[in-house]
Amino acid sequence: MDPDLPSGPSGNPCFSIGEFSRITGLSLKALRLYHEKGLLVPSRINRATNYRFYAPADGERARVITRLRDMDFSLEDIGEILENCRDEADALDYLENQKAAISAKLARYRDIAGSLDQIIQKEKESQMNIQETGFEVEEKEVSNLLFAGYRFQGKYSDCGQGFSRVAKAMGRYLCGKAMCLYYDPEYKEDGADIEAGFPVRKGRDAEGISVRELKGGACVSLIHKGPYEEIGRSYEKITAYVKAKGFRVILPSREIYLKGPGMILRGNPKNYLTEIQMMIER
Amino acid sequence: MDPDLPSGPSGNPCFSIGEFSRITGLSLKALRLYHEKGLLVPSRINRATNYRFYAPADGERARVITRLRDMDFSLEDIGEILENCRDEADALDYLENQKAAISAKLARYRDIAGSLDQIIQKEKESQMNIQETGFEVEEKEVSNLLFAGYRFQGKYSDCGQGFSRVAKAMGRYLCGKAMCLYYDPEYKEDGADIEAGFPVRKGRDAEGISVRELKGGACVSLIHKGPYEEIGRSYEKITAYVKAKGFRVILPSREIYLKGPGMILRGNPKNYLTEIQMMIER
DNA sequence: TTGCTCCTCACGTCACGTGAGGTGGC
DNA sequence: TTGCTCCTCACGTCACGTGAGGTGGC
Repeated sequence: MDPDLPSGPSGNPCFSIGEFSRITGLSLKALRLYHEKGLLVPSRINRATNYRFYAPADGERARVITRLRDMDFSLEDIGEILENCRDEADALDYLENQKAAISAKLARYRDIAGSLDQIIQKEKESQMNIQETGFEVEEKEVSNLLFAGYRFQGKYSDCGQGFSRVAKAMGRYLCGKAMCLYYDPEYKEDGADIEAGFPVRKGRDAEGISVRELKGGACVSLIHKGPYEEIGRSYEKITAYVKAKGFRVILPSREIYLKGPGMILRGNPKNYLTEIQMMIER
Repeated sequence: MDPDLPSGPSGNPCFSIGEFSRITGLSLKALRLYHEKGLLVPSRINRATNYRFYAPADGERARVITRLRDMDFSLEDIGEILENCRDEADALDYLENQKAAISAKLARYRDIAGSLDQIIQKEKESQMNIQETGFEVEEKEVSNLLFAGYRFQGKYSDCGQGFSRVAKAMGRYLCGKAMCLYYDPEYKEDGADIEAGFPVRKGRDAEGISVRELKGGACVSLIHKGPYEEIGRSYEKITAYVKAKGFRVILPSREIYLKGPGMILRGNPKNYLTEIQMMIER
């Protein structure tokens, strides 16, 4: 009998690479690779044909490799562990390093998942708002609103810094779209009295930021569609409406940035949506 | 003036690849790759030298790419998003798919981190135990212990199934090393009356598993070092001690598997540690 | 002329997957 | 002879990193 051939049903069993692949769940290519890397050398090799034959004992080693690979160890690490460690105590360094590596990835993916969730949710909320309106002036009631704002003198384009300041200070208490309050009775290009901020769930005054409840009530509202530079037209429209109806406006007026540049993409300014709200007394 | 060269301080600014790399934080190689893939084509290329020149507007696109890459999007996805999406609303499908992919990775890494923690902690506990003993018989007190066990008639090697049965049923309530209780007064190779199980934090009887408190008290203890097949020698030693002292033994006796084959590696049976405890009345 | 920056190949990474082309045993 | 299994290259993946070897502007 050729000693390089697998033994028959009477001898001790020996598996071809195909059989061993089915037993271990490792692919043919993986088995050949592990052989080449010296991780899992078949217990017998036919010199003439280079056929690989695996003994049951190789199965034990294969399971160890599989378990380590399932825990995301590199083949290099696996090779070292198989060579140097009889024990899990021997492998403690490897295990702890791996734990640290995995924890780092975990933290990263948690961050990413958080960002994605935030963006997705924001987007879904916006889609609601868009359907509600026909871009005409309307009268409505708004409820009270806890607001965190940073007030300054300047122009509209300075709001960005105000937003990031408030966002940084309030963090996870933010619960709505960015808003601005305009305290001037007339339109001002520069040196306007503006408060930039966000609705919040809770929070306290801090570093120039004021947190308090904005009173709700009756208001006239108009959603401006298009780039911010063209918002003047919408102000004309809403002001004309207020005058025609003889309402008295209560300052500050509000701008709510329903849709602007996104967290990733800038978007098309033609599609930006800004709601103008003027609180009124009838 | 050559229109292919960057404009001087008076014209609109234009950056060499090195400058643009410093501005964006993207490596030279990355910038060249993004160019090749069409993700970020420099706004001007000198035909004679193939030097790349980037305009400030390219910086905006670079930031978008960076943000997407930070969220682990593939370059292929990034290319598609840049091409098809002006808006985050347009990219919603991509974002949700990515969220799903990230969540899957998160779940996997959480599992791995859990396994690693478990193995590491187990190993550290074992190291404590090892130092405590000189492998001699000693008398000590043990406290009460909530135990979940599966009782059967058979031989020692059948315990494995008992352990996995109990482990499966009790899951995260397990809180200690595998144990066996031996109810026979004398040693039996086969048909022994054995209960295999684990200490638990809490739990109820279920599917052949009994959960109850084992009474603590005085006992004699011996840690057996070596393969289980040789445990007979340690039994002789501890029995001789008990007889010499005239203690009465209260059945069942206990075996605690301080160190055996690990979750990954089989370990060296010569280093296995098994504690034998016999409860006594003095 | 010397540094510095830029260019284009080309190979390496990591753990395999996927053919191509050929052989051996039933 | 026909299928099936096995073999050895060799190339592809993914997002770059790292030279090698050469050019262009100050």
